[in-house]
Amino acid sequence: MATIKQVSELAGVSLATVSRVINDTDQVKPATRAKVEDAMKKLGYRPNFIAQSLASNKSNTVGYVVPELHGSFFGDMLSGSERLLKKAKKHLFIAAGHSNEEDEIKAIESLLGRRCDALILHLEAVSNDYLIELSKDNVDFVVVNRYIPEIADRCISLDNVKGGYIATKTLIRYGHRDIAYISGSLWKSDAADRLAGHKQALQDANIPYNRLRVFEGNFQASSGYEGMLSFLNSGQAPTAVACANDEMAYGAADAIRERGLSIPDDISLVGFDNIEFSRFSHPKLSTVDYPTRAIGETAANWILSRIYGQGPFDATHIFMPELISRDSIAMLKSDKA
Amino acid sequence: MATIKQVSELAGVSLATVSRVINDTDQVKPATRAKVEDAMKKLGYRPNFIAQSLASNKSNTVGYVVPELHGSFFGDMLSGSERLLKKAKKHLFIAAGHSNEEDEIKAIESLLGRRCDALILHLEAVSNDYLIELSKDNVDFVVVNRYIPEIADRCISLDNVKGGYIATKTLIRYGHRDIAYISGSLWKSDAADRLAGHKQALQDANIPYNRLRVFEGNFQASSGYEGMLSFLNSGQAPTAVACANDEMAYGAADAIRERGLSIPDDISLVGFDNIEFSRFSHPKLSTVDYPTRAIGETAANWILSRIYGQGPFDATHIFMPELISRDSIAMLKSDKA
DNA sequence: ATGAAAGCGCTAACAC
DNA sequence: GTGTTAGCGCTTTCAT
Repeated sequence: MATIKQVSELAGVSLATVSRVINDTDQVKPATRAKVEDAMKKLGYRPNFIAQSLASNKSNTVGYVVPELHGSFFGDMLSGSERLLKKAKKHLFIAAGHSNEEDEIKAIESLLGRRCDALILHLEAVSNDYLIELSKDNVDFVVVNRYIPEIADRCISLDNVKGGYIATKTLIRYGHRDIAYISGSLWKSDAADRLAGHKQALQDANIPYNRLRVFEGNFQASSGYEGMLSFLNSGQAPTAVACANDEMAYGAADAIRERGLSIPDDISLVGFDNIEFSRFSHPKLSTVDYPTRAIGETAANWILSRIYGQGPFDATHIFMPELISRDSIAMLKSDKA
Repeated sequence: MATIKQVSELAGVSLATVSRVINDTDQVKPATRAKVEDAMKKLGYRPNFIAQSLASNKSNTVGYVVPELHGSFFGDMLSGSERLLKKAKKHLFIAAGHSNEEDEIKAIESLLGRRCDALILHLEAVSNDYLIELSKDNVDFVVVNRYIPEIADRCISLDNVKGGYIATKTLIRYGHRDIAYISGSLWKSDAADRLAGHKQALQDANIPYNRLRVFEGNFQASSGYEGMLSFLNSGQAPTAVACANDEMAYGAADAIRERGLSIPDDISLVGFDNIEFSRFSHPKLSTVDYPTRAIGETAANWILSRIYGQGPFDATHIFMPELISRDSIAMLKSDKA
């Protein structure tokens, strides 16, 4: 691997000059520049990013911790950030936190050890306190998908409570009163928030809360299936069910059909997240939109503007969810009322 | 940020000793080790990965170029690699190639500049020749999802021709002869291979190839929709359609239903990839399984064994596709025969 | 078992 | 406009 030194020798100039043409930092005489560029080409020179970072004390890379790499949800979010960052010539270093505290902290440490200029943190297990401490620690980061009052300006999130609320509220508007809920793992703040919204909507409509109508799944389709089964086997099937994400809604739909029941005629269904797929499913799923891409972009812009001093300064940090109305919710049939 | 030097001073030992305890490389007297670890804790020391890499000339990180970050396909593959690499304490640096040559090459250069110990390359635009050159260039890499005879030992792929073949073959077994095909962008080798397999199956069954029964989509659901529409509008609807991926199959399904037609009673459908979702769709999609996770894992193992000298040495490089039989294919109804 | 010292490849003052 | 030089934080011989 050719070094800057070899280039400088071949070109007959000093190290500094080569560095100048690489970084396009100072004025360099065109003729000199040409000589250097020639030499670089001849040697197949490729800047050593590692050395650059060490010497300049910045890496031009931002670290991103996601819960998982698989599935489309996080990829979509990452993609939003990546496109913006790339435009600004910043790189993205991705690490997975695997939804457990040890790995999440390791991931953060590792990104910091790499001297990432800033971090985007999508965490599930780590405590708010840890993050609050981190913020005092002179490390630049944004938190995504979590709202922490003490560091609100660093948090970019969707109002999950409201999302849970409008999902159930919509079902209620369609006349439903026996509404079951399939939740995500409740130790995750977004799952808990969505459920809270559901309860609130019930309460606002004077529908008594029945804990047997809540199933704690894990955000995976199979748990939606199980959850639905448990409702179906309870003697009286609910007329509608709200799910904490689209995946589980599809699992639930599967169980409903297995019973020979139809969606939405027999049971109405509402999801959450609005994954790509939900526009093409059958029936098309009514669901709460999670602005994945926009949140990813906002996170990138936060960093671009605060840390690198470029790009727009987005003021919006809390996104308001909207219900995407499609074909999985129907008016409650009167014979069931 | 504390440095090794500060640690050494606080602990009253030399730089070298601190380095030893960090890397657990040489023997260090327990008492000394304790002093050092104490000092590290007190200072909140965190090894500077950048400096380590520069000094040791290895980064313990493998670079991974994917076409895109969004969608679930690449995420699943990455996830397979990540889990194995993580176990071996290697890190993953992910870059997106965005399906165009410039970005793909930039991504590779950038990963090399970071002194990644090895690369996993999932490319679409770059030529085989470029990769063959690269292999002579003393850089360690595996190619995923592409088969290049000259560097076959570095290629991990699915036999896409065979995949296309069995999809169509299955349709033929079910009595279909008017089989349409919705392809991916044909400049992508996997799309071209799958189509080739389709044609071969037709030929083997003495079904004349009709170019009007092939629509070139782009692997996105919406193009499947369009493609299906074009077949539907052609005067005579095909009795079955094979799609080059599941997403497009869902787009096609949407178009079929819009016409009031049913799957599989009126039109049979077969997909490709077997995305997570296809187990939960309605009807459940029959499709060719793409072993995403296994391929990701094999790529990781390739690197682990060849470059880092650890982990199993997988000999299998070409995966054989299987058809997952579900509910979207039906026997051709005799009145249509 | 531990220390001294020479780099790793580059940037960033500072001279000229 | 270009060269000199001192680091950046660490690993790694080579001594001791």
